[in-house]
Amino acid sequence: MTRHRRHVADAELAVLEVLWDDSPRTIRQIADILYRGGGTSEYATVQKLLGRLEQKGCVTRDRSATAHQFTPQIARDDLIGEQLEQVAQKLCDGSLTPLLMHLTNNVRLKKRERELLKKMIDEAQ
Amino acid sequence: MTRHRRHVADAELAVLEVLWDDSPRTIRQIADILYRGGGTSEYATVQKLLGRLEQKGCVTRDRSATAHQFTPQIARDDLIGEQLEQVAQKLCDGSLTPLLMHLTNNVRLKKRERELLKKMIDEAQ
DNA sequence: CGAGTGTAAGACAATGCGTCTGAGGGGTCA
DNA sequence: TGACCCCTCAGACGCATTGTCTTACACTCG
Repeated sequence: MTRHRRHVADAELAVLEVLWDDSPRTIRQIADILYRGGGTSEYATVQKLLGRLEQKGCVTRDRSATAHQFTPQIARDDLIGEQLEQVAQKLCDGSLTPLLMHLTNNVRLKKRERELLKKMIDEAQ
Repeated sequence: MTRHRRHVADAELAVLEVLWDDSPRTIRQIADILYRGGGTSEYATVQKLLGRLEQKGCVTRDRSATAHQFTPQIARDDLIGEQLEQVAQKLCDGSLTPLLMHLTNNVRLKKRERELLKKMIDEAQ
């Protein structure tokens, strides 16, 4: 698989967010959303970002129409997973368990969330 | 206070690991561990890394002796927390709960760990 | 003195990121 | 046909970060 050595930068993430909201979309549509009334240069910026995202396997490009259509290839949750994986790799010898422990110790939960969480723990085998 | 906009780079982290293992330590001691038989340039590298870590508030420097003594100012768990915070900021609108949910869904736990986890959830108010 | 060991400051190349420019293809319409 | 517009593609650019290394200088101890 495409492994986790892909860093999605901030501007790239902004593009992904737009695609998560609705897709497929063209460069112009995305540029109009990210830079309201964007001109040529902003358009080119989005184009470059999409190119980099495509290289990383984060979006796919449909070239059949004149204006290419872009679709996200990973979900926000995938990205969360990769980031957590990287943190674990860097700080916990690759194990995710310490992260889990840290969070349960430090996140304030409502009673309802706590119950849900315990249920999830039991159900995940 | 010392903010969470500090990125601890890989080589810096390696220095921190040495200090976590035992401290205080001098530049030479650290250089000897990280680059076995390191010469002048490796020494200077460690020195630069320690300087940057000091600026970020990750280590403190005791200047009383000729060779400065360095002590870590943050623990591994602090760093884990900051990284998780950053992931949450970037991908979950700042909330850590989605990370917690993701991990409980995706980490395989032994039965003993599962019980421990549920206990921790109950005890953290 | 001179060798050894420190600190301090900054040069350096490589990389990543965000932006922007310019060249070209190919439609449409007076 | 030619002016215009929208598109793609390739690459330059400035800036910040990272890891490494060089140089200059101070102190100490034989």
